[in-house]
Amino acid sequence: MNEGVEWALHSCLNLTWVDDGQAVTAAKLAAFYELPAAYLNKQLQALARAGILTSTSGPRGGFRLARRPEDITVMDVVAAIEGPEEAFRCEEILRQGPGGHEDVDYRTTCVISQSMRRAELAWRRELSRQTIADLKATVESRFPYTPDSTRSWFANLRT
Amino acid sequence: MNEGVEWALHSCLNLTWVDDGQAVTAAKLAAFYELPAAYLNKQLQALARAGILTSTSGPRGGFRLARRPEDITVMDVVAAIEGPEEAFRCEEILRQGPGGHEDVDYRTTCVISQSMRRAELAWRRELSRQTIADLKATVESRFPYTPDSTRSWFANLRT
DNA sequence: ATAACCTGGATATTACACATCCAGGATCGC
DNA sequence: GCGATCCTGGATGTGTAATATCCAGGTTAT
Repeated sequence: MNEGVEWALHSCLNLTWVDDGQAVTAAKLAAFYELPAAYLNKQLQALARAGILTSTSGPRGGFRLARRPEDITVMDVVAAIEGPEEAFRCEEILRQGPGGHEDVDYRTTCVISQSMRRAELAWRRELSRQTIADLKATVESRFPYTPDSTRSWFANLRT
Repeated sequence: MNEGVEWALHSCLNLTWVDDGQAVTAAKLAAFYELPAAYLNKQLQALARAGILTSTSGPRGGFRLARRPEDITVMDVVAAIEGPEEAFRCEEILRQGPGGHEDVDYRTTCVISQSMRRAELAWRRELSRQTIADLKATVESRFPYTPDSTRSWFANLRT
């Protein structure tokens, strides 16, 4: 699994704590965790293309959440970074076996493929259950100071 | 996810259909799907180390299931091939952030890490539910001829 | 004794994740 | 208008892990 998933989720969470309507540049989001700015920017672009963030060009530009945290699931973020492919990709080796047919789609026919897909669906379902708002609420209940300290960190940052 | 998982599961299933007590060589198991024999052999060794297969040296040697198909879960096979690592490995970027502590284990503390782990547990639980015997039964009910044709394919194979 | 077969380490080869860079375009403030 | 800021997207480099092969050594059946 892509490391960018971790970066993206943390960045989304941080964006919930900055002043509303305030855009944050990729450079600042990267500085928060000392991440490579150019590469994090790529991930943020992916989030923007997926409709999770909106981006603004020019001075005072940057990224902000495109929707309310309640309407962004963890699965949305993971899918935006990881792409549409499944973790288990069936290579349809049954086609090479005896009795294999050229024109059969073994990704749907093969019992093993189905079994792996079922597990992956359980994974997706679990990730879809949690929203950014849920994560935010959990963090805030455990670490009440986080919203203030995060907001002020971004406010006081000198690049 | 490792392609070897697919090979290993299909090979385990095939082993349920050969005559009991009959060992099958890595070369034969590979020939069934036209897989690279030397590489499949590596995966079979991993299954043997995990106690899923037993291996026998010498003429008439090869691999066979170490336990009854009912006692081998799909998760067992996946874990043997993939290793113990989780798909999402938390890099603990919180440590690099403001207020990060050297001595905190963020893999257990971080809310995002917990969320990803919860999803992965759902995935594992689903894979643990299915056994090789379940897969075998499903295949046999949908394709009744598979046991016979598989057994005879291995019996008639000339290397 | 010999041939069949697994074992485990060494060694390519290849694909992809990770990372950087740059030219181009949008936007703001002056 | 102009320059500074910042996103966009493509090209490119780098490093590591998955893929794949090979071989020397050990075990066992005939």
